[in-house]
Amino acid sequence: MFRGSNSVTLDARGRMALPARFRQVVLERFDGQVVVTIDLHERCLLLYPLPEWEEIESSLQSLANMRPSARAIQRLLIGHATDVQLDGHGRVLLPPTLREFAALEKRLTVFGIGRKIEIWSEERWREREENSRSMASEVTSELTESAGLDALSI
Amino acid sequence: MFRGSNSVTLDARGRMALPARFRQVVLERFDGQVVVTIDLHERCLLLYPLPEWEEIESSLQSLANMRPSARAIQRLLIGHATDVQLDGHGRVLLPPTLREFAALEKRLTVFGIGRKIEIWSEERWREREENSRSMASEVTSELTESAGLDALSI
DNA sequence: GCTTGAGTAGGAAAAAGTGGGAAAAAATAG
DNA sequence: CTATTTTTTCCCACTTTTTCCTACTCAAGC
Repeated sequence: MFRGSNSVTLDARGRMALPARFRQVVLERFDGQVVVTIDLHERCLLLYPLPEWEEIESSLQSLANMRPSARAIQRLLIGHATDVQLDGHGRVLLPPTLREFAALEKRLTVFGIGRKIEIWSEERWREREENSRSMASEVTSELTESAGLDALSI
Repeated sequence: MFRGSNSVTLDARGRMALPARFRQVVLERFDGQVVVTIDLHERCLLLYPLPEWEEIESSLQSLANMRPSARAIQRLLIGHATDVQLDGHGRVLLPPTLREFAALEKRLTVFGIGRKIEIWSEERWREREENSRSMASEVTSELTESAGLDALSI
């Protein structure tokens, strides 16, 4: 559904233009309704079309409610998930709490990754990129043997 | 029902503005009637629409009354549950005991999480955030296998 | 070159959030 | 049981944020 990366700017009011090819999908198939939340492992934001998010949310809701760990994950994911409607120019207004969480400044990097879109502070992404690469390297060696990634010719 | 986070201020009189999108739900669907109580595991407050709370309360009541642990839970949750009515500006007045319990000061962080709203001291949340993240990570590894959260692409 | 669409910026109005005066109600003291 | 103080409630006023709209810049394509 989504793929590719873009560099965009966050304006003074906290608005971010969704890159056109993402925007088109979001408007046509999802009526411009998306949900933005935080990522569990990285300091970046995740943007989902509303129906996609609702699937995730309902599976999170069904976790055993007494377990502190289940509540922690709900607090993080559902507790940060904000409904956003694209404005007339296909932009999303990112709420202050989320901007702070991901340390977003003027320059952002946006990745389309399947059903979700990742939103990074450009600076933070630069810092983490090398880390992502080395993590990826570790895993490919495992995968090449077991899951046959070679057959996928990555 | 509720989702997303907000940063709000607790004023000198102990009032807190319920973020607009929560307020709207509470006013339209529940006539502005909510119940605030404490959380069992964290030093934060929980806010429920009255009917939601009543369900919880009655299921707490029906716990085996002889077990000391059941009575402890009843004492904590029901014993701290306070009825609150939104004022004309959509604010709730948080009772002193509850403010003290959660160490609430001027800056608060509010999370909408399904049927409840969590109210944190901003400072305390910052301290606990990392902990929540690591707890969440424990769970994701389980979930990835069993419930197929991976397939949901969180 | 002009037109088109994407991305960016910002004015103006509306809505949300905040603070505090003053009356009413409740708690406490004498 | 009344007097005093504190807390709560009901307002109004102010500030900030969000929304709606207009418009500029830049690059690509005809």
